[in-house]
Amino acid sequence: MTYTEKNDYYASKQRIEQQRKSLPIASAEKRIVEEVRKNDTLIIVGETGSGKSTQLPQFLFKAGFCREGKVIGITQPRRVASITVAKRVAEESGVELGQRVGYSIRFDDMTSPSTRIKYMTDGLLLRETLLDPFLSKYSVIIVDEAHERTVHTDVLLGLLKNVQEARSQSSSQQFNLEKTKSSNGTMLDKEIPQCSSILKPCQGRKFPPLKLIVMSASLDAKGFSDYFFGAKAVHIQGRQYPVDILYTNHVETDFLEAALITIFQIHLEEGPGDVLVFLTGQEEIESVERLVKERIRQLSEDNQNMIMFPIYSALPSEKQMLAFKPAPSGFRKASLWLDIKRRYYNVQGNNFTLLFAFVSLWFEVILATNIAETSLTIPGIKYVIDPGVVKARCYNPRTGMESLNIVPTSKAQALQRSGRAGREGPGKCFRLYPESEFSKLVESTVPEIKRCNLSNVILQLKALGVDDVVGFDFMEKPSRFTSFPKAAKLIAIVKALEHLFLLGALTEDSKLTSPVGHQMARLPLDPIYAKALIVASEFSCVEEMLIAVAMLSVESIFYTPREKLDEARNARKNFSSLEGDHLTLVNVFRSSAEFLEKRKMSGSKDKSAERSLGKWCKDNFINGRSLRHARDVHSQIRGHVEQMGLRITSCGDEIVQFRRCLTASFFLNAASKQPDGSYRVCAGGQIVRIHPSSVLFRTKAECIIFNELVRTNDDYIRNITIIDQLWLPELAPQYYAPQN
DNA sequence: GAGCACTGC
Repeated sequence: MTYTEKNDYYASKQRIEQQRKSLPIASAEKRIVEEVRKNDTLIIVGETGSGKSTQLPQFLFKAGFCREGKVIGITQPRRVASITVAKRVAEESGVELGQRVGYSIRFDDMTSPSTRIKYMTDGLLLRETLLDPFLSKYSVIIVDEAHERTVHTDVLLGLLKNVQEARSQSSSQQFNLEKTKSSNGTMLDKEIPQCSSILKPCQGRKFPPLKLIVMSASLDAKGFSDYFFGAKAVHIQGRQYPVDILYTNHVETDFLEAALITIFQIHLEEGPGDVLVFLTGQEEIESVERLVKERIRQLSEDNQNMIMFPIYSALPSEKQMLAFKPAPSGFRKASLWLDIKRRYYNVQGNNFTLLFAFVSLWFEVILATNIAETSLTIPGIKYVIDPGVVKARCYNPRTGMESLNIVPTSKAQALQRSGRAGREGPGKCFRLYPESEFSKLVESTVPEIKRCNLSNVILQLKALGVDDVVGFDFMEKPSRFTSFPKAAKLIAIVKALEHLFLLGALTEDSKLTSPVGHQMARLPLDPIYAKALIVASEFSCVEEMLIAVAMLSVESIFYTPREKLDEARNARKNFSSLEGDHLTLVNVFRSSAEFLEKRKMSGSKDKSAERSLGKWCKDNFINGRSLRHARDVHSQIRGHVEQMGLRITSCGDEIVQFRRCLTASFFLNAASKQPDGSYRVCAGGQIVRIHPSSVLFRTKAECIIFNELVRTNDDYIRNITIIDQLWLPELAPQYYAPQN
């Protein structure tokens, strides 16, 4: 290191130290460590900006919770959060990322045997419990952002409760060895202490107790505390500036129009600061953008300094980036800004100093979906516009139908949104509904586990040895969306059990089948796709099915911008298969792989080959992000399949084999044509239509199988392949065998 | 001839 480098190093170290000390949690270090020592379970309520996610693991490490090679695990609901927090903590600790501090998420493991503080997604830890049910390498598990109540968080909390119980019993087992007689009369069980009623016996192994810390941002600590036998809750102050909440006088009928008016009201009447508008979806964002642009032109010239940035998850990430302000030192972003200005407003100039002076006079309006509620934090926001609605996924367990509906937000959600205005200074939030309406909102959003298909969750629990899934202690038992709460929970669970039985994962008395059920549980896929892979080995088309399930597991592969509809349609013809969407997807995957292979053969480096694949995607109207994701899934699943000992066979030109395999796998989703051109689902009897995005749209196949059933304007099925009706009784006799 | 909030293994 040179002298200046050293100086820089110490300066930055000092700066980090100062920042750490100024965090609200810093003064509570002693108290919290003490509470963790005293209590096996602790609830920590800390508002945004308290520093709990970065500081607490470091406190515990310092206090010796990693002795004897034990690990502190911290779960996050999102991948990006796991990465960024781990990076920050590694930097604060002055260690290389992946050494003492690391993270592990799907497709990206930055840990090593020396990792002691490990950040990960909650879903990943859930997977880990399958391999190590007692989480033996962890001394502490911290579940962060528990208030978000993702399915993974909820299941994890239930499991952790059991792990804790099992581990504390195991450590005191020499004192309470129960001499119970086993049911079949053998004496063997005598020697093996039962650790827990739910987890498999721990076979005499001893574990130190597991410390559990549940961290939540909301004030709803009581729910968590009750769930964990009255666990103690510690509150930590956040660092949030006051936000003025303003309501309308009347109920607005058109929330888009109301948002539009408010944007201009802020622009013309309020002081400087950027605006964040919460909208329900891409379409609404696009129309507001269009309308604002139209109305800007009617303003006087010196009031036209408004610029808009849409943000939603389907937007390519380089476009998402635009909403983040340029850092004065960041040249790349600055040039980006110049680009935008040139493109949108035809601004000339090369002088960055001038540009920044100029930029600061601009009024930024960010039009965002929910993505800006938790996933992204956009700096510089002073005003929030909250129409009070959100697009939410709903699931009807009776019909198995999913739909997306626009519904009112919860109070917690409204609070979260308004909080976005107070990150850097006092702010204002405009709620586009009267105050009286606010009090009518439900307290918090219905946890995801109550509005999703439970097949996967149930399969995982079964694989962990939880036999009584109905009695499993979920934090809040799935309920409340009908007038018979308990019945609804039961229906959701029974439906899942039934489904898993039909897929052959469970026996009639609800035990995991061997090997099929176990194999299915090991694959990180929808149970029905996992089964399809196993079935494929009987039809010698594992290679094709691997591609199909990988492609079906990701967001839409085809990208169809409205303004280039014809071009996109033509591009898709190159891949289309007359047999249906599954083969079309296989064709896309293979074409991209061939393209990449050619590039590499001609001497391109991996990176430049990947770049040209991006270009290939653009040319072919393929969503590059989705394809990359599918390729990742594909290689991960292929690894699992090989480990399971299945041979990766291809049916080659015998496409009929693959179609028969699809029939044998997705027989529950078969449908036959009605006289009027609609289709009737063989299993449930619903009347559905082929979605216009399918290659089979407008064709008139007699019998088909499909993978998705969604309700939008109509009940649509997507991802469809033509089959022969006679295959159903032949390949799924257990379901379609003729009566007598 | 439709339209899809957000995550995750």
